[in-house]
Amino acid sequence: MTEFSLPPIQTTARDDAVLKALAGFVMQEKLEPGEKLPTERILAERLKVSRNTVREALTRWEGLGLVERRQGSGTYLKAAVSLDMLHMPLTLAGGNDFTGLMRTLEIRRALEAEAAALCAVRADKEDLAEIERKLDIMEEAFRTRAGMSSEEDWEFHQAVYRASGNPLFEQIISAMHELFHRFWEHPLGVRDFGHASFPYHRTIFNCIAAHDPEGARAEALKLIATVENDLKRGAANLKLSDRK
Amino acid sequence: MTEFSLPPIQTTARDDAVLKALAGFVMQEKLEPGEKLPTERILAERLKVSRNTVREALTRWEGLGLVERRQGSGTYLKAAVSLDMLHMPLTLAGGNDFTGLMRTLEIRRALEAEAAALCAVRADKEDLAEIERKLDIMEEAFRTRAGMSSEEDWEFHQAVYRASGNPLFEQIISAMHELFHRFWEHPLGVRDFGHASFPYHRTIFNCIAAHDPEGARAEALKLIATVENDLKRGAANLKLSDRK
DNA sequence: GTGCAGAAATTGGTTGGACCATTGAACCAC
DNA sequence: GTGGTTCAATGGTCCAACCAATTTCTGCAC
Repeated sequence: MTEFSLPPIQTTARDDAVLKALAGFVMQEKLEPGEKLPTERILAERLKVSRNTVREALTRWEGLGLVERRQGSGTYLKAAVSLDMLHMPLTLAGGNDFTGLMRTLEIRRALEAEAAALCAVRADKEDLAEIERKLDIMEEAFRTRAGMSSEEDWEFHQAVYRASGNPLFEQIISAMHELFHRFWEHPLGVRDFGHASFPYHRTIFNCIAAHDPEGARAEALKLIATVENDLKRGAANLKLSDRK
Repeated sequence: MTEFSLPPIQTTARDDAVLKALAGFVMQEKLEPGEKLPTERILAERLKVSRNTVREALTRWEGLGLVERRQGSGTYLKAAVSLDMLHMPLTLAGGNDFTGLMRTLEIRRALEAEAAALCAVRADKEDLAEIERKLDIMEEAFRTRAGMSSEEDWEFHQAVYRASGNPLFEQIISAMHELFHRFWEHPLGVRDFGHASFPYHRTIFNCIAAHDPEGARAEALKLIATVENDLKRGAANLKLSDRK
């Protein structure tokens, strides 16, 4: 039985209409992240809708992280918007505990491995140079400070995601990274957190440079495995529990 | 330099306060998806805030897919909510074209492979029985209707995600599935779309049942590869472009 | 002219009240 | 029962005002 495609007719969808118009405006004016949008009052007047409706629409965008509102100042674009964008809001239940952290790490393992493999296939000379540059910086920081630096480490991984040719990898992992920023910054009491992952950065790069996708995938899996072990040690130390 | 955890005092954060209170209410009343929430007017009265504030808060939740509002009827819970949930809204720019579809498929390949591997490690007898049941249904549908059925196929994969022990897999892939529902339903003019992927469902299951994570990962990669090929054929057929 | 404190304008946040549009249940005629 | 009508409940929209944070302007002291 084939299912007919009969979307219900919408007589009232002013919020969406406002957002659509606003997205068109942003594209027309070529507004970029950081720039200021028209004030709510002006939007309401121009679009011939109530300021309330404008606010509901902007609340939607704010929830999606597309826009930031500063009282007394204005509303500012926070990400690139276009008419044909699709939204995929995810909610992690009980994401504050150790279990939630391990779960996001499993997602990261999946994406990290695939991104590394794709990168090995697609990275051109320029991409490789950029990745190696980040790798050198990271290794230098490791030597001088005698330990992993989450900042430089993160830069290296981002370079890999970018060279994968698929911006979704960076988007998804960045979102998770932001969510658990406090965890990555405070290594759970494990003194040499991330130490074991250090050598795999170089091996991953070598596989990418050699255009060996399966090798890159394997090395990425090993790297995440070391992080997982560190986390488990940290959890054992702190007796991190579900309670707040 | 350690960063102190001093959240700025919020004289004005009524939306969040409303949502926090509402989340507490939902947990206290043990409301489940599908059930009805108090009306906006009642919430406004009980929480001592304006109905507009309640509406802005609910608009947030609606944007996150946690709640559904039906005019004239009421507001209904759409997903489980808790006090400690974290939100990760993703926006895919230009997701309507062929490129966007291929990109989400690369994400799916990453997650599918990892979920199958985890499933091979963690699935217990009950999980295995459930997966095999879905597999039998799918194979039966394949025989009787002489072709892949997206519905039964999807059920099989969902069973795998669930048995992976990490609900994030199902969440992320389901969100993508919903976004591209129209694409999966209309196989781009490829007559036997998905046909090539059929045998790999059984091989994936065999690896999972044998608790062979790397085998399951490899078979899952092969399955997605067939889907990718079908999509490429479809794109060649339809000359799908960026234009609407 | 410079620097700075205070006033004024701007802008998002909130309120209360009103009315519209849709839904669903109760009711009624047939 | 069937099919329409009425009516209360509920979300959607609008308006006008005020509050709170921020930015900008103004004018005075130096």
